[in-house]
Amino acid sequence: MPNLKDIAKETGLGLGTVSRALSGAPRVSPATRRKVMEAAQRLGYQSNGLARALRQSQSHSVGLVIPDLENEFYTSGAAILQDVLATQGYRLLLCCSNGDPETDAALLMSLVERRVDGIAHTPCGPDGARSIRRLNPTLPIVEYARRSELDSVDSVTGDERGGSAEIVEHLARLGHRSIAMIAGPPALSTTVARTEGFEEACRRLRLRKRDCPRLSGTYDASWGEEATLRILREHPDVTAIYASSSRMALGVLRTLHRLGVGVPGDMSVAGFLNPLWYEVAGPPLTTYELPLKDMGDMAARLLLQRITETTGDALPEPRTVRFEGRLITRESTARPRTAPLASGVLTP
Amino acid sequence: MPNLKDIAKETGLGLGTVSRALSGAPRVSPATRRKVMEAAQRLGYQSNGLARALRQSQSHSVGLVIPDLENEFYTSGAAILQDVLATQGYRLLLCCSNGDPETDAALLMSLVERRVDGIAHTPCGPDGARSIRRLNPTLPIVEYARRSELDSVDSVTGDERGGSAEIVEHLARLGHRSIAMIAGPPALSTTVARTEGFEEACRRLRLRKRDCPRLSGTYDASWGEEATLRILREHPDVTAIYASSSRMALGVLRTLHRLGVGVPGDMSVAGFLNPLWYEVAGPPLTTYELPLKDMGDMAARLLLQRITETTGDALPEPRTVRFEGRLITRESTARPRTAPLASGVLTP
DNA sequence: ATGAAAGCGCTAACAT
DNA sequence: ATGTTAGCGCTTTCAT
Repeated sequence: MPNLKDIAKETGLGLGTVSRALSGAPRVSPATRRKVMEAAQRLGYQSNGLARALRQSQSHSVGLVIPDLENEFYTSGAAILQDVLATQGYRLLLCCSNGDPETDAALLMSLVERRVDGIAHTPCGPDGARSIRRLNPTLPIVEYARRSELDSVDSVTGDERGGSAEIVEHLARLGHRSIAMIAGPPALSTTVARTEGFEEACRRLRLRKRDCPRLSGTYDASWGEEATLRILREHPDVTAIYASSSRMALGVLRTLHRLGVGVPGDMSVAGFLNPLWYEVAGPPLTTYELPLKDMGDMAARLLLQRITETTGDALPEPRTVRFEGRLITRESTARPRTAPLASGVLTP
Repeated sequence: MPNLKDIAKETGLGLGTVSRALSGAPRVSPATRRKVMEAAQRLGYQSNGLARALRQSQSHSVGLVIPDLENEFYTSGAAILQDVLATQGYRLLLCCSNGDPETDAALLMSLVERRVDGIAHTPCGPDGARSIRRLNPTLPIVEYARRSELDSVDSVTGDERGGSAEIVEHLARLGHRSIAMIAGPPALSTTVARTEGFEEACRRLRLRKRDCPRLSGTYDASWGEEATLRILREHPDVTAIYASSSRMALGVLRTLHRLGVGVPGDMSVAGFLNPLWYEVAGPPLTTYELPLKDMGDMAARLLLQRITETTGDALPEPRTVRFEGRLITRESTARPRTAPLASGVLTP
């Protein structure tokens, strides 16, 4: 591929002049500029971003590491992040950790090696991006959706705690006294917050702890299935299930359908977040919606601010932003059943 | 951040030796290697990928441009692609075109500028990556899911045509004689193939063309809604709707629910592809599933082959791979209703 | 086995 | 307004 030198040769101009002409810098005569542009066009010149990045020591790319590429919680945010960054000329280096802290750390390291100008990160555990903070204390990092224990990073999260509480309150309002929560991995900040919200609400509403079991596992659909079976078997008086992620909600519905347990007739079900399909699920799911678009947008802005700010009079104190969501009530939650579940449900 | 020179100074060795030691090249004494490694560790050295990429003229990154970050058709493939490439040390530069050919072209150009080693691309129109093919006739490109008119690229697609036909056949087997298809934008290869499959099957099964309307629009849920209304209004005898994308299927269900049209009692509905939620939709959707994981895996392999092959004895002829899918019948399709739809459906 | 030096393509500081 | 030059950090000959 042709380079600046080729254009310089072609036009008989100097290297510097060509560079300035192409980059739109001042102090280039219009005639020269036209000549350069024309030559570049003719030769099919494409400037080499790597060389520029090396020289300017900024790559105009930012890394994004998320745990799941097929989950709207992350991809919705990623989509917006991508949009916002693109308008400023930044490209996204996307990586997927599959929820594994080791992979996560390795990916982060590879991003540093590629000299990204900033990183958006959904941590897979309490250590988050600690390893790269050690190497580079000033690289802009924003945590999205989940938080690590790092205190030197910006963060954007949803009000998971409040959302959980609203779900419980809604259920209690309908008359439920025995509500089960299916939770995710205890090492994640989202799990912790959602769990706390659940337990606080239970306490406040004077629901007995033993009537409101909490099962923690993974964020998968399969865990939703297993947990549902356990609830049915070990807590037969539960009348409502709160599945604290959309994947788990899917597993819950699947299992309940399979066993012939009617929703909401025999069992109320609430989810979390609001993927489009909740609206056409059988039945449509009650849930707590988070403004993912706004969250992604905010993450992008925080990152860009840090990247572009003159490092001199910086704003060193990390900013944490929490977004409120809203309860959406649909047909999957109703008054509790009055009779016990048919005893044959678990022995088909 | 520290660089090779710092390590050289620290250890008293030459630049070249340090480089070789770090890169694991031969001809370095074990003692020296140890000393270098140790110094690198101590200084917190992180090699600069940009400089290496510039020097070796390969960036170890590949670009991926897809039209929608919130659609499993693309993200499922992207997830696998990312996995496979990561094992070979390649990073993914992810871009989202939002289905706009201009954005698409601009993004492709920016990837070339970043000197990616290859590109996976879901084109937004017949021109695809033509603009960059002109500049660089040998850059490895694989088209995923959709195809452009370019003949100098590899491609991985699903058997859209056959899938469409299978849907129609299934519906006809149930007794439907008037089936409506909601199609996407006519400029896309997927739309063309799905439409052809539909029309061929109709012809073969001797369904009258005027009984089987085909409405083309966009791939959005909102188009699914609008098309449903039109079908109900303008083709009241239709007893089955084939929504040829999952987004559209969502719109169809939403509208049918809203109008109180029973599925499958009053109207059978079939989708395309098989996002997880189809299984828990109200009701679970009949569809044609494509092996997206395998497709993404194949795309990655084709790309890697082209990237790593010695450009000398290349395999210049482009390869196109088409994957078969399978029909999944669920509760959303049943025998056609026997009585006309309640006339009040559209005037609530 | 190690060191010295050239150069990847670009930008920016300095001359003119 | 334009030309010249010195690197950015690395790999890779080519000497030693």
